[in-house]
Amino acid sequence: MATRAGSEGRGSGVRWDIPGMMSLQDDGWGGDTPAPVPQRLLAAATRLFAEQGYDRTSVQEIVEAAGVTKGALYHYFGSKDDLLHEIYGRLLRLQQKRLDVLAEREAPVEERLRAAAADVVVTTIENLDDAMIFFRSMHHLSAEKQKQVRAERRRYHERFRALIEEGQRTGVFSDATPADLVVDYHFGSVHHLSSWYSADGRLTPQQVADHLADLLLRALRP
Amino acid sequence: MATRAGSEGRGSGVRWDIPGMMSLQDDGWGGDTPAPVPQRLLAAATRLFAEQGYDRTSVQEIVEAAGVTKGALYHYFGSKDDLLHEIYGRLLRLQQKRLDVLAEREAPVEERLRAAAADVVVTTIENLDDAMIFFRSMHHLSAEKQKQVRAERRRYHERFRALIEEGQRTGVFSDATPADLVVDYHFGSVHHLSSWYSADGRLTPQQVADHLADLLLRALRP
DNA sequence: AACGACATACCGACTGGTTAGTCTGCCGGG
DNA sequence: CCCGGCAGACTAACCAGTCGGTATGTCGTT
Repeated sequence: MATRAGSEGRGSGVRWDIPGMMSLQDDGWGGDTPAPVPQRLLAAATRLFAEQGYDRTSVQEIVEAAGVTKGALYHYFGSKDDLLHEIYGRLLRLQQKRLDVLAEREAPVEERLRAAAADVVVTTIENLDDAMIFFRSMHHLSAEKQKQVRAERRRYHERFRALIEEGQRTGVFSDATPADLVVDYHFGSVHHLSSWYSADGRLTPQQVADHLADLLLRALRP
Repeated sequence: MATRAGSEGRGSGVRWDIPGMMSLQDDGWGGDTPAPVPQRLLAAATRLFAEQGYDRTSVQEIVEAAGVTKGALYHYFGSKDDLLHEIYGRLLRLQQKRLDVLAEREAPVEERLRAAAADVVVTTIENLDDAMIFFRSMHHLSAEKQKQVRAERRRYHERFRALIEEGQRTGVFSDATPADLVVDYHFGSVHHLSSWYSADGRLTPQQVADHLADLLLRALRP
């Protein structure tokens, strides 16, 4: 008798493919052709989840905002849960890819860390809705999907931590603080961005990013 | 019709008084006398909100966990909303009071800031459930109560920021980064604690607090 | 070129279940 | 005897997901 649902078992439930990775902001459909239905649904869900939260947003609201009906939503997504999961996935894939590129550059470790620390701030601010949903609504995911997201997130943190440890080994950074704690310190402030950053503020995303990266690097001075 | 409710209008809706400010952890009822109903309700709500989130916790679950019925809950609280608001209030009042004491001590500003930065970490970890609810569920509050909470939070941040600005004026701290950004940086990591700190970890709350305070102070070195 | 067979994309009424909050009334102590 | 403190049935919503149905498109065959 109703073990608190949990969508179906098999597969991710998403029945469509992304042609190529795009920027989240525009879905690659800046022209006059209306965006395809799956993207419209994701965009509507993202906005509504960020505004009202996951639980307080009904599927009906989402499909109305996207200009379709429930039939369309459940044609492309297995459940409301899947929408959330896909929103996470987009942001995670984007940030992971960017970090991979930055971490492998030919440059002193302090430059690579500074670039990575600033980049995650900029991409977070540029996708503030996704970030807000991420840290506010992750616990609404089914246990299984939560595990998956956490695993991806861990990979990301580990990559970041490796940079710090490299600097600590080579003596460029102080090793007074364990590297994983430094990572959590930085990402804490990143996740928190959606609570205080507002576009109207006097600082551009890049300026905020530079400041936060600077704080991190200064904290790590030997 | 139905402007999305919003509890009643008048008053805070809470119909009971706290005898004296206690520690949140035990409600001052460690003995064998059962705790009074309002406290039992708050304790049950705190645990359940932290475990399952606000929206996914029914008032039926709360009253069952507290060993009473809905009649009791709505006798003491105006709405489910009020429970959340009261949980915030407890933590905010506690931290504000501690900060006030620390900030007014006779000591160099770097010592006062270090003590304040570490203290908020310790009290956050010691009330991790409340903290998690705070940063995860604040947006579930009615607009009016949200404004009130934000105002109290702002007061707290301003007091903290004043310490940083004092140090920057007197040249003890670097002023490379605007003080309010430094505050958000630090409190970002504090709010984030509930996402990663687990009691089983190898670091005690005090050790974590010392590390995080150290990172802040190191970042502020001139 | 016309046709049938099958698939994709979507519609929208409906179901079974859940929920916050109300209300009437009981009960025991002052 | 009266009132605070509480019980618990009840109401009026609301909502995720289902399902049968329709329109449009494609492809192989004749």
